[in-house]
Formats: sequence, C-alpha cells, structure tokens
Amino acid sequence: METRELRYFVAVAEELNFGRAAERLGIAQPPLSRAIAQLEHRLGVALLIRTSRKVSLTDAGEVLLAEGRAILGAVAAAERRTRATAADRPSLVLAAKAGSSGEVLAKLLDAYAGEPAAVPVELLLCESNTHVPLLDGRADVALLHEPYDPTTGLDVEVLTIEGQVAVMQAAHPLADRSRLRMADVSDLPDLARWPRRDGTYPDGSGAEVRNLTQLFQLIELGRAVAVLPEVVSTGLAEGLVAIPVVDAPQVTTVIAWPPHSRSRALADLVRVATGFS
Amino acid sequence: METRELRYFVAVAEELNFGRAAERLGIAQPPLSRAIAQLEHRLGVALLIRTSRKVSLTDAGEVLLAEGRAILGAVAAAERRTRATAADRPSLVLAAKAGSSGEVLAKLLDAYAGEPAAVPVELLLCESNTHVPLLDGRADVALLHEPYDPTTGLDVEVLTIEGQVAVMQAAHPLADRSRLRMADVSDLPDLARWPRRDGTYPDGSGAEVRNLTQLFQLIELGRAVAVLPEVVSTGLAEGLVAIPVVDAPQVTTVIAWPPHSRSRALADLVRVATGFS
DNA sequence: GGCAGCGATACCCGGCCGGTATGGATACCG
DNA sequence: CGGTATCCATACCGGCCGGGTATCGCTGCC
Repeated sequence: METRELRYFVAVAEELNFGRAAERLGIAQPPLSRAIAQLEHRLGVALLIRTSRKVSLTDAGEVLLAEGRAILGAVAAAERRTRATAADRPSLVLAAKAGSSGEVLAKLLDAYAGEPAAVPVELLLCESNTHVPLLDGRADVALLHEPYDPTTGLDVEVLTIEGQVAVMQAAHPLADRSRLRMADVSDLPDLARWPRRDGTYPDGSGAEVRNLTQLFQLIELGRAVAVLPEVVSTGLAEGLVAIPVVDAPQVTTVIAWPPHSRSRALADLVRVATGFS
Repeated sequence: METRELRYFVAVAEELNFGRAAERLGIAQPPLSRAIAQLEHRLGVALLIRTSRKVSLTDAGEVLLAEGRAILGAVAAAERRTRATAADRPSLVLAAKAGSSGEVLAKLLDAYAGEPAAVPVELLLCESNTHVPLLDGRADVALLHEPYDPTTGLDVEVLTIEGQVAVMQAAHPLADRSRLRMADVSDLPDLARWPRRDGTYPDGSGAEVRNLTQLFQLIELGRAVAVLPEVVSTGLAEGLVAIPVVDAPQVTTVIAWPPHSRSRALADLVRVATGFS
C-alpha cells in the first residue's frame, strides 16, 4: 500500500463523494475512481459501497480510514522530524493549551532555561487538541491534561495532579457555597459544553465552547458555569468565584512526547519538568 | 513520501550497503541508488554519507530510519486489519509469551468464553518481543510484562502486579536461603542474560537465553539462575527452588492493544480481563 | 599496480498515473 | 412520464517515472 493510495482513499472516505475528493486532491475524478478500485482489488477487500447516488464505507473501509489517517499523520511527522534534525533546529517546540497550565509552563520554561545545554523553546499555543501537533510532528513535546486529552501513542510523565473547581459569576445562585459536588453542577442549565473527540457536542442547554478564552468570556458575562482544574483559581478575573468540587475527577497535567525521541534537548526538558514536581 | 521510498531507505539504512539492500528488495542496485537520491533531494536532506567504501547514516537518517520502521509496521498492520475486518474474522488473536502468564491467561480465556458475545480466541505464542505482532497487526491484543516489554504506542490496562523470585537448582549454593536481595544474585556467574531491545546481550558469564523454555532447560541442568515473576513458582519442575528477591523490581502484567481499536470483541475481552483483577 | 568491491551515471523500455470524453444509472422535478 | 442533473465507471491516449543493463570512477587491499 502506497501513501498515495492512502491519501486518495482517506479523501474519498471523508468526502464520501469521488468528485469532491478528486477536487480536494487536485486530480480528475476518473483516475481517482481507478486508484480506489485498484486498491480494493489489491487488498481483495471492498472498502466502499457505491450506489450511483451515494458512497458509503464498509466496515473494512472504516478500519482503513482510521488506520490511514494515523499513517498519513505519522508520515507527515516523519518528514518534519527528519528535516528538523537535518536543519539542526536549535529549538524545541512545546505545545500547550492557550490560557491553561500557565503556572506550570512558566516554571518549566524558567527551570529549563537554567540548564547548561538549554536550547531556545518555541511555544505552540493551541486552542484545543494539543496532542495533534505532537502526532503530526509540528511539536516536539506538549503539556496535556488527562483525562481530557488523549495520550495514546505517546510517552508521558506526570507533572501535577489537582482537583477541580466550579467557576462562575459571584452573582450565581451557587456562588456562596464553600464546596460543591458534581451532582450540584452537572444539571445546571448554564453548564458549558465541550466538544467530544469527534467534534460533536453533548446534549444540554449550556453554551458550546471550544477554548478557555471563549469560556471565560461567557462566564464573565454570566452566561456559563464550568468545572476546571483548580489552578485557574489563581488570577481569576474580578467578579468570578471558584468553588471546589470535591468529587470531580482529578486532572493530571502530563508532559508528553512521541515515542522513540532521541533528542538531547527533549530529554533535558523532561528531566527538568519531572524534577520539580 | 511514498511507502516505497521508505521501504527502500529502511533497507539501505539497515544493510548500510546498496547492493545487499537492492538484493533484499528484489530490484537492481542502480534504481535503488536513484530512488534514495531522489528521496534525499525531495526532502532536501542528506540521509546517508557515502564514501565509495562505506555507507553510514546522518543524524537525520537515524531519525527517518526509526520513523520509517514504525510507519512500515503501521502500514502492514493497517492492511492486515483491513483484510481481517472484511473477512469478518470471527476471532481475536491474543499474543502471549510462551510459558509465561499461564495462570492469568487461562483465567482470562475461561472468563471471556463465558461472555454472551464471546468469539473464538486464537493464541499467538511468541518466544519474546510479544509486542511486535501487535504493532504489525498479526495480533489484536497481547499480554505484556512491564518493564520488560515496551508498551509505547499501545493502550494498556494493568492486570497483575507481582514480585520476583530467583529460580535455581535445589543444589545451588543459594538454594537454602529463604529470601534474597538483588545484590545476592546480580553478580552470580551463572545468572542468565536476556537480549536487550537491539538484540545484543549484556556482558557477563551467564548463558545467553532468548525464551523461557530455553531458560528452564538450562536451569534444570544447573547451568543457569534467573530472576522471574513469582507466578512461575507454581508448577515448578522437580529439583528447582524459587526464592523471593525482596528488592527486585515489580513486574506488571498488562493487557495491551493498538490505539483506536473499534472491535466489540476486543472491548469485551479487556473488560473481562480488568474485571477479575 | 592490478584487482575487487561498491556506488554513481547513462540510457532504454514498459507500465502506470493522470488527463479528456463519454456512458450508464438514479433521484428529482415540472 | 420524460427531461435533466448528478455522480461514478469505462475507454482511450500521452507523458513520466520506475526498473532494467552496461559501464564508469573511486578506494582499499593484496
């Protein structure tokens, strides 16, 4: 199986339409049809079900779509890492969620900068999905938060473990409580909703949010309530309160990197990061 | 980057000889030279240093070799899994070390067989490197032992944690001790040596072993001593003794599977496995 | 200095990838 | 119910590129 075939198949599987897929790939439709047919023939497996009006995936096609995406990401990452090594890139790229982990991040960068063999660290601030740049090679290392970020396929070291707090306007009915339980907040009509892994949102009446900036804006406007790691309580904006949620799942901040990394700088950074936990 | 190019590069990087690599690939040497040159040109990166007598890898080449191996494994795995799905393979393939984990394995298979939606489980018994068939798609799930098997890039659940025992002939000088420390055994001249990840053996005078069958034969012949998980003490052969090594690292038996697996049968098996821990 | 080993270069051929034109099936609509 | 738009498959053609053979150039080594 060539990556070209995988690129073609993934495009068709995502578009479920040969014409649009061909356009996206920058080729004409007939060669694409032929390429997919050849791939199916060589695998001896039907990947797509074509009616003349609709294209859908077989079970095998679903599997190959998932595997293919992962492989294409790995190939892109391999190219980037190879080029970065050749260019003797004198910097580490660290991915982190914008607005989150500020304290840990600052301490980490400070501590690492004091290392004898420290190299410049470039920050890649993500809105969410902080693990993605790690998988496709745009970043060398990332700060992730379990259980919210997926860490499958990565090497990780735990940095901090913390409880969670409910953040809301001081005027909120619950704002005078000293502690809360999940049951108190889980049914609130204004509880913010985060997207699931597949990008869809769970049911509910709360605002749909995609990142922390957005979320805090809504909270300050009194339009949302959210349960967040307790580190956010430091430096909370005027008029907001943070109330411990005693039975919320613990949030683990981890430093993560792709397996079989061989960079000295990365090893140093991880050592420093785990050192001051 | 096409997988063809990666196959070619990995072959050359492993052989460090264009002629042999070409032979291994089943093509002539000149097209191989050209393909590698094109790959380097497209990447804009030197991967190999050729003197007319010797080929060696650049740093970038080392990186691409590691990444390339992983990618080729993933591609092979993707093909196998796609075909397996299409064939509606009614079985799970479970990889385990031959001779190890016998008890856990039996309990697991029994418990799973009692599930309502159980499918036949095929066993793939490995001499070692039990994780390899998982990465290249020959197995769906494996029993691994940390810290001895690498689990990077896999999803795992812990099944059992146990101490280790030293196994030796009853006639061995240490055989009458009731407990041992690592210091007692680590310098024994007949301590069996396991291969490292790269296949080479550490220095020492003990026998070089590759699997448990081999090892037990040597121990029964009085030619070796080994430190093994305590589960081996049950059902030990006549004339052998197992003595707890109190400060040996704990061995964790885990059930591992490739990330983003979507099989119902696998999910059931994992649930059953973690259920009776 | 001759030789053997090894990678690079030169050149040719055939297959395959990609293009255009067109056919066939189906849903939709007046 | 016929016309039409949509969409995938087929047919056919041309150019590129991957693979082959022959050969050269370089470098240790006997």
